[in-house]
Amino acid sequence: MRVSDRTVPTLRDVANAAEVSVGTASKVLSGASGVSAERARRVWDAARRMGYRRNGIAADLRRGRPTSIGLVLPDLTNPFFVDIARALETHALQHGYQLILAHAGEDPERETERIRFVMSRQVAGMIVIPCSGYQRAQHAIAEARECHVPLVMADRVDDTFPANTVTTNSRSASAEGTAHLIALGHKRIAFLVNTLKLVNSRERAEGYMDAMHNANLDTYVSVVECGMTAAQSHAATLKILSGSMRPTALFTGCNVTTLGALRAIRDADLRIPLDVSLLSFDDAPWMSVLRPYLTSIRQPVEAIGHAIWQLMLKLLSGQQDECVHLSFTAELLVRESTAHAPAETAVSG
Amino acid sequence: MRVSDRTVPTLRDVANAAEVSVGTASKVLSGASGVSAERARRVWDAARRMGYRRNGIAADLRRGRPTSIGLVLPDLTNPFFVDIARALETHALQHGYQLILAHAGEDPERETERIRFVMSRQVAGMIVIPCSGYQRAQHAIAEARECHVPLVMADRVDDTFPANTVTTNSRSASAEGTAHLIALGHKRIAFLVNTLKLVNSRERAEGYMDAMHNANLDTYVSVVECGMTAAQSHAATLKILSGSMRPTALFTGCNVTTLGALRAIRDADLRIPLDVSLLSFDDAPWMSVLRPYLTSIRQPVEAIGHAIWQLMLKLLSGQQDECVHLSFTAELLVRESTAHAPAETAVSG
DNA sequence: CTGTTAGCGCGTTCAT
DNA sequence: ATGAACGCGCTAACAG
Repeated sequence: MRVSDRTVPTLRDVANAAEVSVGTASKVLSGASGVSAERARRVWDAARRMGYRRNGIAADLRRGRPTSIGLVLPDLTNPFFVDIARALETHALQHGYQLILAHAGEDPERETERIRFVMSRQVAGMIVIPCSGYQRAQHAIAEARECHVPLVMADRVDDTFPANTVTTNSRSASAEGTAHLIALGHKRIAFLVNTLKLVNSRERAEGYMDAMHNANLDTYVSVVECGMTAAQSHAATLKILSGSMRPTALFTGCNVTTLGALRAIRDADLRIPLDVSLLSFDDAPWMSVLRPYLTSIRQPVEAIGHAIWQLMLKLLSGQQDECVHLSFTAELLVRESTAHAPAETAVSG
Repeated sequence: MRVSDRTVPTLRDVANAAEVSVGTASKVLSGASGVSAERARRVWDAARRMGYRRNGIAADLRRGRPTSIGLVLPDLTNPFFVDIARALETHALQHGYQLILAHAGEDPERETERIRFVMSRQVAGMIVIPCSGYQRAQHAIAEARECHVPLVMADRVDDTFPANTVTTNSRSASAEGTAHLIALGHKRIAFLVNTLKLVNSRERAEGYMDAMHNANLDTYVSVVECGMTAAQSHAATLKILSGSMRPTALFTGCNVTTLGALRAIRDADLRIPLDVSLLSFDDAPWMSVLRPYLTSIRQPVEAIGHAIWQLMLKLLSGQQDECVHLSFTAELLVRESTAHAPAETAVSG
């Protein structure tokens, strides 16, 4: 008989040791009232002495009212998602909910797996930022809906999705950013996007095209799909920069893409904004250390996180039946990485 | 009678609908063998039709053998921790374990709360990188030990801690980095550290002092505690750079500190490495886009993640009784942000 | 191969 | 105020 066989003390063990019934012990340890001070003390003592740890799983199971919320994120490397997670966790904790974080790593299969896992944990609600658009996640999402689990989806979804959604108005923000570039005299503006399979990325690309079209610059439109990783974006940008008729401005569709593009610009030995202007959709902490400071489009992360949580609360309390679609406005932060387009002669030289 | 009253189907419901016993249904749905193809198909059909979702919590409870591992992280903003999480999640999934991620946000109280939550979820094991050294987490950690839950601690711990630990040899790496600076002719080297309350930060500071001492530079030793956030590090660095006898080199103790210091250098309009050299303990993806590319000390993240998991596996299978202390060696990556110290006259001028 | 049954640890009636 | 007993959804052990 090994020492490790000594099983962890259960509620019954504590009750026995304190010489009270399990019912009484349960009341004391779950903080309910209606127990004499004397017996309550005995229970606490016994619990502490035996190193009792309440089995939250069993409690949830019995109560049938889970206390945790699942959050499935596509990529922890992206500060935007991390900020969302931080905001949500704070809100959840304040309302007595625990957040179960799951990480899909931009892998659709793993995402499905993670969603199923979270569901199997009997969460009270689920918040999902899908990793490959809802086309792929569709199946797992449908399962969640069938189980009547309150579901909020964010960021990489749009209003047509049959779930509660919280998004950023990517299209108009992107158009505004592009207009800013055009106003500076740029014509050859390339738009770098991770993948057009992602709804929000697609919207950003559309916003770019809207603005180009409005300025009669259709012939200059150049949307380049360059993959989900910084390494891929790096390679793609390198190719763009080395081609003839190099763009005078780059508009990167997200955080990660920006990172890769910057590496390429660095490798190509180009100066920002003298040789090429750069506008980034998505802000990130590290951008502030760059010289020049990057001009970027910032999504209102806190507001988005707050909205997601408020929506979830309503859903949890049953105050909300039909699907709601919330949209937020991103903000263009003009800083130092965008400047007037170089004169044509300078470019060709 | 509201529609939402319709309860989610349970294993028994499925069994009834498929006209088999719960035992049979359980076997089918948990992928066990020993059921005729015909009945198995009936069960699957019924399950699909009714939108059955297995209650993993109840299963774990009954089986008494949990399938999830808790991971408590101090800060998702720091790429180092995120990399660890990614590595661990991959390993865990490959071995049939699910990772429950919890985030302390560098807040000791929340950390305690999160550790308790993870414990209450009856995890098979727990991995924690403490947020304020083990002094503060001590209590929650002790609880974990009392419950005989396999525990691996990493990064911000040392060999004296009564738990399994996986660490980086911060002290020697830091000494090596400092020596590199000294070899370049630097004397006034300031060491910026988040807080000396963190063991690993303290070790890094000690390594710095070791090297300074070996070079008879004791009078130049300057260790500055500047807090956990980039904003605080920014402010501290600004003060250092504006003082008389400005250091010719800065050695930042971690990722976040580096970020703040860079902002300050930018604000002070100083050139790296002409005016000031910069060495960063911890590498990060965004450093590669800087001009100049930062010289840094890189911890072997993958190896560390792998080691943590291997240790956890041994613990889970009961092959490991006493505490193990693993240590890894960090690597100095000399790049462009460290150069020869400017001549004395140039500095004072 | 299949069905029956006894709990896993806990919260919650309902008597007392 | 207190304790006994039931069952949450599921698995495992056993009997057929």
